[in-house]
Amino acid sequence: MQLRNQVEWALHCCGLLAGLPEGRRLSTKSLADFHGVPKEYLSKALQALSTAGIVEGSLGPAGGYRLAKPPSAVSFLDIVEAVEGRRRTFACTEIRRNNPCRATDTCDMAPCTIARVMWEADEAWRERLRATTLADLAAMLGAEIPAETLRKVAAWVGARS
Amino acid sequence: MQLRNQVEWALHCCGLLAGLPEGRRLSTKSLADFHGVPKEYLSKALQALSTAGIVEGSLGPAGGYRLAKPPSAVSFLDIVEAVEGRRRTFACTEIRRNNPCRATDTCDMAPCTIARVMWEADEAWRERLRATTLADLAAMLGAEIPAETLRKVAAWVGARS
DNA sequence: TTATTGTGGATATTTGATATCCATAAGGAT
DNA sequence: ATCCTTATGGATATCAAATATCCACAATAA
Ligand code: SF4
Ligand code: SF4
Repeated sequence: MQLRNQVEWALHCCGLLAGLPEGRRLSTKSLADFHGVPKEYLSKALQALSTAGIVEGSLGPAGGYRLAKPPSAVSFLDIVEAVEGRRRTFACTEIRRNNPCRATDTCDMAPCTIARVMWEADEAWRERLRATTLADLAAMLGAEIPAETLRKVAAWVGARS
Repeated sequence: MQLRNQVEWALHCCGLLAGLPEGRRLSTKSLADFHGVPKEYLSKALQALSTAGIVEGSLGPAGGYRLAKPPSAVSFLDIVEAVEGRRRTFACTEIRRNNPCRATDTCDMAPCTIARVMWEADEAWRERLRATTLADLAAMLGAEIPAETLRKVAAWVGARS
């Protein structure tokens, strides 16, 4: 039960895009170089973010990606769901249908207790991810990363956007 | 990002075992028949539960599994972790190490903000699963399942344990 | 003795994650 | 106009994990 590695990449890319000066963009190649991940595969994650309306891409030289919304309007959950999908972690295959003791005519029963508990746990997970936005992330990163590093990142981004 | 189907099977089996009369056991074959799942594969899940100390098996005819603890001492989380493992859903591959702007000598940094948020979400998920035990499940099932069905299940179990 | 059961190892099969490649259209620079 | 760079999306290869089966073995009750 593990999230795709694309989720980690997508979160990092969004974190970087959130700090981008107004009007600037970063290309897939730049984002891949910065994080040391394969460009072609990262591209799939960025396309998923684009489809979900979290980032928007533009073509041509000087093209690339930028956030489609203000950082405070993009939650971790938005990003995770865009890349990972919205399926629940607990898949109910209705094995109770095979139960030899069940009445055969009770067809459309409500989801059973077991499934409900598992789905509530999923919802608790999502609720936590909904609670943190890219704006929150930027604030935390600003407090944790050495000023020296932040300066170098800004310079690097400035040169490639 | 999906839990193994063994998780669903294990939860159902534990639910059934929780209602077992004192001293009785159910074999892998019976549990597989009841739920309509492959016996050999279900066996792996039961072995995981046994290793985790949640159920205990005994050999020979009239052998089989029973709970190793009172139902109130077994949480959903215990069962899920026994079958699925304890890895976190978010695997941090430390891609920040590839960041061209990072100081090369900052080696043992704390887990970054992104990883912390993801892990807190995992913890919220686990917390919810820790909060419900097999005793809770039994109470809920008793309230939801028709008395007629409960009676038939008891008869079926009685005949095979 | 015999039939039944859990345990655990080996292994096959299927699915999904990971990764690469290429064709295409669009935009900016010259 | 031309050329280079870019995002988009389809096709496909590669690899790991989930799913499933089979068998050898020891323990145990009848
Ligand atoms: S009893 Fe619940 S968890 Fe099990 S198969 Fe039915 S709905 Fe799913
Ligand atoms: S920045 Fe955080 S999530 Fe990303 S690789 Fe480092 S520890 Fe992991």
